[in-house]
Amino acid sequence: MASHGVRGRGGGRPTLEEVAARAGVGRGTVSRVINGSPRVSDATRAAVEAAVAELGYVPNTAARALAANRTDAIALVVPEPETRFFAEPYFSDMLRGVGAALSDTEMQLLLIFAGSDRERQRLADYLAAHRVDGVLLVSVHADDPLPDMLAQLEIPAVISGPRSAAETLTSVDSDNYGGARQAVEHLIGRGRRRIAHITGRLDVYGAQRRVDGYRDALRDAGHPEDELMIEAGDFSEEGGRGAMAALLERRPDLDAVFAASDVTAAGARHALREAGRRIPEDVALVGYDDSAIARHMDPPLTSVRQPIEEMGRSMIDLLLAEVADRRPPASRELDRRQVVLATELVARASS
Amino acid sequence: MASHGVRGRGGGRPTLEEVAARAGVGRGTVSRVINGSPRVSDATRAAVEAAVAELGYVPNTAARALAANRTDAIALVVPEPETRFFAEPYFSDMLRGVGAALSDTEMQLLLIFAGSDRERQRLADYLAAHRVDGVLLVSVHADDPLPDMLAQLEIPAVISGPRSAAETLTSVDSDNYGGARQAVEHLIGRGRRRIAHITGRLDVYGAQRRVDGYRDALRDAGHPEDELMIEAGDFSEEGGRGAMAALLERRPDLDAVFAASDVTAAGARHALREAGRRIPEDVALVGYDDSAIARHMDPPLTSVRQPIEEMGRSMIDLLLAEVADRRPPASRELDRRQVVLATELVARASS
DNA sequence: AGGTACTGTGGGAGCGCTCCCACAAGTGAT
DNA sequence: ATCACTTGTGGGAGCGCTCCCACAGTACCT
Repeated sequence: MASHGVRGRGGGRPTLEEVAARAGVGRGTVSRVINGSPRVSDATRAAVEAAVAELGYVPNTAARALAANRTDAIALVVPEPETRFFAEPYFSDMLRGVGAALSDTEMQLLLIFAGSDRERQRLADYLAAHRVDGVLLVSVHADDPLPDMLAQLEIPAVISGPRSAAETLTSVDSDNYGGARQAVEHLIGRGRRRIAHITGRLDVYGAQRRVDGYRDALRDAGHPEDELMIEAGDFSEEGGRGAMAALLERRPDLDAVFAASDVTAAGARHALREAGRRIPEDVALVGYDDSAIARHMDPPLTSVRQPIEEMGRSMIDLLLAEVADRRPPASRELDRRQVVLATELVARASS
Repeated sequence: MASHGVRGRGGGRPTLEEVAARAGVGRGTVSRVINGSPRVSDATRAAVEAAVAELGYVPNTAARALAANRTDAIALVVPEPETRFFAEPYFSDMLRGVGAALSDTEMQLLLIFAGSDRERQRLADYLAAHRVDGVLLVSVHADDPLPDMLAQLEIPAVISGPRSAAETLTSVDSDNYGGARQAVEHLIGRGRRRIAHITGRLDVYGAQRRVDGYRDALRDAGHPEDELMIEAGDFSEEGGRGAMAALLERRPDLDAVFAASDVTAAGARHALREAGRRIPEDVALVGYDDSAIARHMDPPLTSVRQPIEEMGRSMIDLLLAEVADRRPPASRELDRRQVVLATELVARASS
């Protein structure tokens, strides 16, 4: 019998109070049960659970958030202005991992775009209002002020792809260095001798690490150093095409190329075709990401697979841990965590 | 200065009350100002706005949600269990449109996965708790109970890709029928006479519409009907391959194929290659979606582009309108809206 | 017997808003 | 001058929770 002050509420969903009345206990006890407190007798717990089931009670998140000063939500912030990153399988794979990890919890996932200035401002207000318990950061550039803002607001955050070796935030990354080594060692194993590298955007730490891996793999195999075999790309197809053309000009005798991304490799492939080089007979080609493009390229592209879904999972695990044990930031810095996950080479016909 | 009852709150963010004190007005007045009520004098409004700026006040969403019984959040529900859909550019493009449309509002976007049974259950609880003001539904199958659940809970919802011609929810879709016609008419224009079609999953309404478009385009061009030229696929690469093989067996003289998706076309391409048919010399190939795969295929694939980003935008616009004017469901049914956006053929070397 | 320590429980206070009623002050018709 | 509105404003009540204090009951020491 909906009684006093019914404000057109959607059919009067049951409240904690009603559950308490039904179970013949106090409000506090119901709260303890639904929050899994151990300080409740078994009999009482059973009675409350029965009442919850009978009434179809679902806690009101807003009330809980207001009273407990937490939100049970985390945000995934996508700072990319040009949403290039966004269209890559990278994004959806990570989302899948994040979603899977989250489905074990009560946490909700908010998607926040911070490309434009206005979106940035909105994000800043949003974070200032502490409307999420934690933040997942992907694809952040070295000069982005976001991580510092987060640190200042003391909002737990995990970043995918550390900005540098000195990353202060908890981070999850794939082994860019090792992945590059795998690619180059694979090419060496295939008998290639003059292996070039088209880099990614070098303001991205992971791209730098791939260059390091490329260099070290060659050095360890006793190959002479040759800076002319390295050309800067920017992860784009056009960049790959241009870089490949430059490399062919400088080192027409090259017999293999390791590209910092599959899209870059696709660009390189065009340039190679135009120059009349066959893949893999004349020039072997290896990409990075193992995206759909790699599988559908002609010939199919050998590529380095990152365990992206697993990275998403890891990020959630780390973030939830930080949210849970909310320590003073001082101590937090001591055991900051940098997780690095192994990559895997997927060999195909291009090499 | 922090006085009574400070519960370790994060540095005491200012409240409505504090803004009111600072501006020398009452709480109600501040509330009116921040909610844009017209019933405030200009002088008072200015004073309140100044106080808001000085204090850096940001409203507490939880309190607002609790008091006003709304959440200022909408959910994007992804019901796909196998997240195939998810890896398609389709998803990220739509997300981009949704994000763009949303950035003009105060609404937040929640991403909810409803693949597994557990996720389903969580979603049901979530919706029952009215934790979002509206729901965006993508990639919903004909037998999914979700739309009905939404209707019963009276939660505004917009669906992308109506489940049938009799869709009861507000929907946004691209013109599958027209897109298929464009593809077939393009092939006819190129002088092709024996045009086959590999369908998508026929339990998806859009796939049916593409078949209709294919049929009508041929009929209108005076081509004889030939059911043997149609083979069922399932949007997958493997399905495309198998369907192509079957078609070649039945109609070895076919000279063109319209595939219901780019991925399907990629599968068809493999089968054609294996059969020794050249593309486009022997058989012209047209796909659907204009995904990255189409651009990177060899030869590049002619494909039908859907205005997906625009669809995302439209969905948000429609949903927010429904959220805003919360009418009784009865009247809502009368002017339910079905928006259909035009497609565009992107001609490439495969046809 | 008295103390101390727990365990389980009830319920007051309060989280920061919105809603709405009350009311002061101004405006115009009667 | 009286009444009836309108406009702008203040502040009480209440949204549904969590937190925490108080307290009854039981158990185990001295």
